[in-house]
Amino acid sequence: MPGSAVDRLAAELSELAGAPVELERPAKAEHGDLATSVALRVAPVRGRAPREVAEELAAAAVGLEHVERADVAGPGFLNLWLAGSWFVRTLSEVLDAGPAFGGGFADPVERVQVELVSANPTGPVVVSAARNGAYGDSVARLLEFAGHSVEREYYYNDAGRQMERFRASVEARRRGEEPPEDGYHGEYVRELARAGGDPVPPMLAQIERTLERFRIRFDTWELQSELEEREVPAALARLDTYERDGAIWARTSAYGDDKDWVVIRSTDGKPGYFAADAAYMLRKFGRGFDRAIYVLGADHHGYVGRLKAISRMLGIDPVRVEILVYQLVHLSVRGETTKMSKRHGDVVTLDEFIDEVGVDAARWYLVSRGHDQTIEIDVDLAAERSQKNPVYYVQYAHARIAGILRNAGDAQAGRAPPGELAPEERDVVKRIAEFPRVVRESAERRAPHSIPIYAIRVADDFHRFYHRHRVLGGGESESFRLGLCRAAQTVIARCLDLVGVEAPERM
RNA sequence: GCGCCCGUAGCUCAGGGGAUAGAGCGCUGCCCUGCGGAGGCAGAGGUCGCAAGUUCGAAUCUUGCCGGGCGCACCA
Repeated sequence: MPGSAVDRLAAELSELAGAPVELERPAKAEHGDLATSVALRVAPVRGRAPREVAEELAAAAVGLEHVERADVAGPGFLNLWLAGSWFVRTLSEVLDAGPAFGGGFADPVERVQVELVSANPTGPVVVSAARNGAYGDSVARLLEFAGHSVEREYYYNDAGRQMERFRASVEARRRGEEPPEDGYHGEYVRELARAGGDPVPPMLAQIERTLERFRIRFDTWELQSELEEREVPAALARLDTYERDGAIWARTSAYGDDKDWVVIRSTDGKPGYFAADAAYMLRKFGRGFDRAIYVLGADHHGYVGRLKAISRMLGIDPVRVEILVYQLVHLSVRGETTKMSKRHGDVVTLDEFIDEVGVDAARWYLVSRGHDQTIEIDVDLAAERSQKNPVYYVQYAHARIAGILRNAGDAQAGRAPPGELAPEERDVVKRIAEFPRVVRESAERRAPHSIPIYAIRVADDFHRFYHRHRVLGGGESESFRLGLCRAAQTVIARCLDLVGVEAPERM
């Protein structure tokens, strides 16, 4: 039977209830191990009293294999107490699956391209782009874990006006002059000036180094200039266009966007950025991807309608073009919120941020908040109190377990407890049993922030269990508890990996 | 003006129709003869921006208003 232990139970109950049952973990222990409110939802439709429906379902539920007790509470909640057999079986599933536990749920399996960061190489990676990377890479990791085939791509423009300004700024420094007013003034411009040659390749190389340090590896790097030469003409032929005021326009307003866009400029007769966007999309799907994911900051959210319109115009199903928008990041340093602008050199770069707080904390902070949320990170706090960061709390749980397993030597991790499980043991098993659902929802919703939040709960439950019960030297419970430790470690390690954070054996 | 995102504890944030709204930090206390104290336990702290609506039930869904962020180029 497919699905997790919780899913299977929910499916069995759905059968009994004649309606889809969602099982939740109640906030209070007296409400059982799992609970559902189906009766409340179903009763009005059937013209019956909720409690009555719940009572019937309770009577049927106790006949199920792993259900020990079923109570009706409140207006019609059904509270379930699980039998010891459920815990044994659940723990066995985790241990048997090992690192694969909770993954492989993609259906159908797709070839997915995730395009992320894609900052033009006019300067070092700044923290808002880092959120793009942390978010996009975690989405990519979730999709990979789900079983999809994923490629990460970095797309950049090496020939636009921004790049001209950038090169001009470097040239100015080489002549010993100040860069133009609208140019780039950062210290890195001086360094590039000293090196000689086109500053773009070294800048790009630096970006790649920074992102690798941030644990993001790209499969492909796409240049807009090459795209324009090779593929813009073909794309133009496929667009729905018209001429006006000496320019060629795309009729995007007829394809869901709120305005039309210039494809060929009247000023110089050259294709504009829109033409490159269209050519780029054709290229993505020409390479055989089932789905193209764009990761964009809120400052580019105006692209959404435009990209969707392009897909319709090109005859590409818009659902295959997925645009993920994340909100911006503010850093506060010494109580002051920094404004990030590459042109004035008054920036906090990703490298500086990593130097300050470490890669693990940097990735954790950037991905543990909902992507729809504008976030503010207090750099001093993150750095100074790094010991108290949630990321270390979770890593500590992992390292602690690693320590126990090291000390365990040849002792075998088992699955069956000698008797009744203690409440803290039940809590750990119930928590890790939630993982498949958490990770699936996180992947489907493109919401990786729920992974670190869940990981904190696992660490919580484990620390509580550890504090209350001995593992090694725990007598006849030792084997079962070692199994519990290994299962918890497996889940924590996976959570950390999904957000690009290391799972240390020692701290 | 139009569009997108957001207003939840002092601060940073979870919570995607259900029970008495949660966590971390900060604040008050308590717990080390033992596997890692980077730990555990307890407490104080809330008109979930405001107002209507839908619902048996709303922080959650709808609408309006208020407040904040970001977009609305023949720029990239």
